[in-house]
Amino acid sequence: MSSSRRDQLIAAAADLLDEGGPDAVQLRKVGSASGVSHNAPYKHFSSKEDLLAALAARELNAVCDAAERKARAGSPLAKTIMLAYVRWALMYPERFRLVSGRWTKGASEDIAQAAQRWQKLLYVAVEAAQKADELPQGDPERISSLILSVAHGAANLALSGHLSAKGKGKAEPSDLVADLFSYLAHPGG
Amino acid sequence: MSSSRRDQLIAAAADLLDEGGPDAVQLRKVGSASGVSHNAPYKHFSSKEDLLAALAARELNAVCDAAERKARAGSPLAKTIMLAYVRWALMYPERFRLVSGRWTKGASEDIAQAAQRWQKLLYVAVEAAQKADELPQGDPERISSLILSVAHGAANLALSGHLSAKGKGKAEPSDLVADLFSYLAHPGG
DNA sequence: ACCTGAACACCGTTCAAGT
DNA sequence: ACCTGAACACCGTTCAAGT
Repeated sequence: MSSSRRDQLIAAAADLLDEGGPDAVQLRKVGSASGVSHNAPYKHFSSKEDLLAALAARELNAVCDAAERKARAGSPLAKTIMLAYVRWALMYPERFRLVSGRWTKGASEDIAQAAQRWQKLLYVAVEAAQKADELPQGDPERISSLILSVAHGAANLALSGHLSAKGKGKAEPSDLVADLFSYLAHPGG
Repeated sequence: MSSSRRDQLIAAAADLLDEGGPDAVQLRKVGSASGVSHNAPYKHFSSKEDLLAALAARELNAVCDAAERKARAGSPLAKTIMLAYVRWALMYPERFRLVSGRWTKGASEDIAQAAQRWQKLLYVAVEAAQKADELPQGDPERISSLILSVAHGAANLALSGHLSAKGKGKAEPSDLVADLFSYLAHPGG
């Protein structure tokens, strides 16, 4: 499964994506970068969108893998996981945008599955933090969504330059995530 | 200034955007919807991106206008402003995505200006809320960024279907914004 | 200054054919 | 099953010319 050629095409697409966004992922270039003709990709993906969806699913699963590895190493902290997430988003802006972009419904079952896996991971970490009294009680899913929203939004704002990067108000996405955990942890601001 | 034809083209672009996203904003259609030829837009905008940038700036300024109108009517509440923002985002997903999308640096001075106006508006509202003890003390800009992040991220997650829409964990973006204000207001969760 | 119609360039996609 | 080369369709953009 997942033939080497298929993986090769996805890897080529990832490189092109990082360099110039989705528009730069031209099937002709994906092909030539993989040593095949410009339309060989159609034997592995039904369309460009299908290729991008496969890439997005791969990326999100990689994020999950990293988080799980960290969790097994003994630090299943929700905060740690989210900080790693925003770090990834800033390191690979285009992949982050792709993963969180719009997907025509049904376009990718894999991506929906990866997203669910990712949410589940955070959910479990939030539950653990609640037991350790590091997060307030209340529906873990709701708190997960709040945390994920901040991480997502902060990364997006930073990437579009809408986060003041200078002066005393300066805040990196990681700072904002940390702020949220701080407010949630110690009441009283 | 802002000739009627120019506005007409932007309006046509907005309609097309709402219907099918940026790819659906085809200059040929923008032209024909405005009763001019397919390349008449080039007399008003240097490129498709320039047209989209003008549209984005118009939209964000409209959001600011609405918020200012509300503020003058006597409710300059940070929370109210943000709830209106997410409502707008869900009502016009494509405009929201466009505004918060990536802009090649220097592509639009107008859009950067509108973004700054928007942030300033929120900043002032946050300061007011702090004085009323409805928000914790601390750098207003930093708190503004946190609030904006949640609104942004929650709207994005909802639009990409990554927000659990069922079960007890169900949360609308407006719920998450309200949650944040609640956590910030009363310590203790 | 604003507009038109023809043309070009590029890229996603399809097709017919090869092994 | 996987690949190739030619061709088509579409759309952003440019050009020469009109008023």
